[in-house]
Amino acid sequence: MAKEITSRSENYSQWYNDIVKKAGLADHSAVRGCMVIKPLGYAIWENMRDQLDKMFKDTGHVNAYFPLFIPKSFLSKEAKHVEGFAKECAVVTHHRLMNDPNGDGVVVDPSAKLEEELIVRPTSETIIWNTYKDWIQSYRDLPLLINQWANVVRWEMRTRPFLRTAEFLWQEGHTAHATKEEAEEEASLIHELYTRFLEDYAAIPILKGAKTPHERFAGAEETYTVEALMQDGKALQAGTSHFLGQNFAKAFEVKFATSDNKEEFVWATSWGVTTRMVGALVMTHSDDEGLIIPPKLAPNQVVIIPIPKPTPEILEVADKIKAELGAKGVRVKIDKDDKKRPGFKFAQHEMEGVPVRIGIGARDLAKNQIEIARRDTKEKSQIALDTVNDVVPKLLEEIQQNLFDKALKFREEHTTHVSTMDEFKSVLESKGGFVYAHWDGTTETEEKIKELTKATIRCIPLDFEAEEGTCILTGKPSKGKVVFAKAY
RNA sequence: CGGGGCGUAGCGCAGUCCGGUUAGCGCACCUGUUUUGGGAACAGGGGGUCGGAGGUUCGAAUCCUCUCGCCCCGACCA
Repeated sequence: MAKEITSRSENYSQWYNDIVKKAGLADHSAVRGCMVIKPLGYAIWENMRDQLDKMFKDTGHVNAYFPLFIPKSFLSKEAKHVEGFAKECAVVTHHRLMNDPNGDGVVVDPSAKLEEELIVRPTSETIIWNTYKDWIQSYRDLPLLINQWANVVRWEMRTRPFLRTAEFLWQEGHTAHATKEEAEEEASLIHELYTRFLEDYAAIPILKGAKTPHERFAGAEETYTVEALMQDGKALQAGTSHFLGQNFAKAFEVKFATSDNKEEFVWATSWGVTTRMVGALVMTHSDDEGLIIPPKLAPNQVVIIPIPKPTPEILEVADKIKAELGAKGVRVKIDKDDKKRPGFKFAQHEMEGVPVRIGIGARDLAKNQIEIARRDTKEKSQIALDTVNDVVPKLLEEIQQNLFDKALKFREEHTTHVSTMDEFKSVLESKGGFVYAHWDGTTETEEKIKELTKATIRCIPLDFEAEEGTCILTGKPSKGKVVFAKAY
């Protein structure tokens, strides 16, 4: 049973790697830092993508696509932006190969050097704002609410499947507005939308807040973040929404005429979530037996296993269940493999995180019943065949809710308020999690605390409560607690 | 870029210190038989330029030199 997965208590990182590998989410590829996303991992991403895409469109956004390559000169137009990304860019310098004059293989043709190097996009603000310059003339062109589904490359030094890869998939929204207020509202709207998605679909409880100036996106005036807590007590930033002010509009000279014919710079936002969410999903819900996928994002919500093997009688019942549940929108797979034995299949589907398993054998059919098992609690029961259509949808809802409740309870148990540095350190060392503490508001203190404890300020919580106190490091006055944690 | 580790069958490894039959083992794979309600058993079978290039030697997976790649821990980051 689960004989190939390292337990969480033994080695959490190894456990995560084992799940990714054994459940078939992703493989290491031949390219350093880049993974191959396998069908199960990709199917989960597709479900995330489809749901988010619907939510974006329901709030008035449309999709478009911009180039993979960004001219080098574009990147340097916004000073902070280039500073943030310069160290991790892949650069295209040539456009042709030639046969190696010294032997076999090919080499870069030196005569094919590009006049201006191209950067493989680490994010698309620059190429998009360069384009928006041509699209926006008047207040009538605003707001511009565009999203793009794409891949980006950030040349990270250390990578981990889904959590940090050199190339990753994401969506990036880039909006342009006539007023500051409207842009700020947009950034908040998306922040709320991400929270809703992560909580309602991924069953991941979210701590909402704003980043400190130090942790802000390069080129943003305000960064809103959705922070999740993993089972090892470390925080994971699951998505961000930025209010960009007029920084990019000024860098790319994007101006518009107001209704009273004045020329003004456009206000901007950008926001994104990535394949990292798949990693967050794994680390939030899964256990030592393998993956657990919340029903709403599970590629297969129910798997039917004929016991011991598919027979015409069993398949007839299975097909009927699949059709009827399918009509109710439930995704059902019948495992028709006649080479593998039931025990193997049970273990396999548990590893792959299918929320509900139905077992049907001759013994069950004789009694007009089936066996039903839920992945989250591993409870099994027998139910009458004619109740399946009612029981399964309810059970899926129950599992979805249970996963969220369990994760929320874990987060609550791992959320602590402290008032001294000693308390702060001891909480971080003993159980980790989110730690609320007073901070004097300076970047200097923030960095010093990180140096001493490895913990960073995850956010200034949105429900920030005014509370007089003193900074745990410097003793200077503070107006309220911020949230610290060790993070991925 | 610093510290550590590893490259031997699809995967996981032993063998390397101390050179010497035809390079082994487990899983996986193929064939057959018996099985089948929680990862089946037995029998037979296929699969290797031992990461690469030089060198030492009668003889190299093993020793020497160079080189390439990957993983883990740190600094950077969604």
